[in-house]
Amino acid sequence: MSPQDPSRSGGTDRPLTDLEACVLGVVHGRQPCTAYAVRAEFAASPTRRWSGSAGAIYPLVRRLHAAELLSGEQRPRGSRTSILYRLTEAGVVALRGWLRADDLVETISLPVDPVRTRLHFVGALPEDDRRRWGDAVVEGLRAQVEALREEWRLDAFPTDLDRWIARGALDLAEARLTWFEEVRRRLGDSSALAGGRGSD
Amino acid sequence: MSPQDPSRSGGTDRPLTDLEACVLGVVHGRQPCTAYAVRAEFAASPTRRWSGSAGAIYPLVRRLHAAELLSGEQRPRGSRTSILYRLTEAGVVALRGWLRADDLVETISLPVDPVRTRLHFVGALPEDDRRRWGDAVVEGLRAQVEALREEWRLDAFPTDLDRWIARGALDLAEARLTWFEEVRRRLGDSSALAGGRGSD
DNA sequence: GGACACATGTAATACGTTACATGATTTT
DNA sequence: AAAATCATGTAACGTATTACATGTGTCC
Repeated sequence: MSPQDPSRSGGTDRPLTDLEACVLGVVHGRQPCTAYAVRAEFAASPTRRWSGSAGAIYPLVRRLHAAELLSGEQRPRGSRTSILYRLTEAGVVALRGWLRADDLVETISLPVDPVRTRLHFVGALPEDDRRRWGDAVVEGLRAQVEALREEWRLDAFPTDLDRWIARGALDLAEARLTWFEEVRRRLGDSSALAGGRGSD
Repeated sequence: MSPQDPSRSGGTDRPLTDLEACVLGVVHGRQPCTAYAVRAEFAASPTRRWSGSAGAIYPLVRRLHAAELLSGEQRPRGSRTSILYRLTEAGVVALRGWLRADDLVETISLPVDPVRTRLHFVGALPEDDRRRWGDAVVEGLRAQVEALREEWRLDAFPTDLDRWIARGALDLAEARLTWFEEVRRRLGDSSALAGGRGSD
């Protein structure tokens, strides 16, 4: 049964994709809300996983609506109509199913770190480029940590949950910075980089 | 000019995608090597970013070959032929260009953490499910850290670079575990979760 | 010589991105 | 009323995934 099959009605189907689940989650958090609001929230997200592009969100929301995981309330808006979405019971069930997946492998999986990925291949750079790259990355990571610390200091979080999430981001960023500062110190030694294998 | 346009010959084109760059990087590290070897390395990677599926790698390698970023040496193998690839000069240039990208935004960007993503929406779970989920995640993260620590302890890394990369993965995993243990302690309080907004 | 892993692909499918198009509302 | 911004979409495109098909070498 294809994902956009409108005959799907229950929560007994294939599990949600991450994007579907996140859309359901966002709607759940701000219902009633429009597809545009979901889009805006994705666009505002600091991570670059999804762009929240129109071509992804509008069709996806329509699909979730057709699958009756979302209910829509028409709201006239000139010649066009806006739709205010809410989660249906099936939508809540589906979202919960995604959250407490029996298989946690994907949830637990080690986050992909673009710095670590690139580090695998840094042996392909000449020594001075390597050092320059390391300096630039350290600088970028420091700025990132600084920004997250400032956000933390201001403590303008609507809920405790938001604060915990921000804390997690900050802790991760700090750990990465500390680690990479150590690595950078050694980026000059060619001896260690001969192989250049691995792909993350 | 489309990515598989065989007329592309230099390194002056659009920047490489991450997958393209990683393929070049792997070939660079083990050249000469076959598409299958690249595939195997992706499949062996602990992260789940790419599956290294045949349908992705074989066409991609052919594209890189057509673009003359890879050179191929035919090797008869029964009725089929195997191709041993190497990086061309243009391939090295392209790989280096990807590594020391002028725009580090993507490199620096905060790693996507599936745990953090799910935490955004955990308010949609009833309280006891929430606690159960938290316990399961902590258990999973502990096992992950344990495995990485063991790998670290054995210290069976071909190069220093491999060791640093493993250290980075371990540090990240430990930071995530420490953070989430703290979070889990509070997953019982409903007060904090009322909003349930955010999308990572 | 059958089973099994190694190795090389192709076809169908799904979906996220970019780029474009257009309507509605607010600002100046 | 022109410009900018908010809002709702569509079309073309590329490409990663799954599932399948098939050849090749090795091990018992």
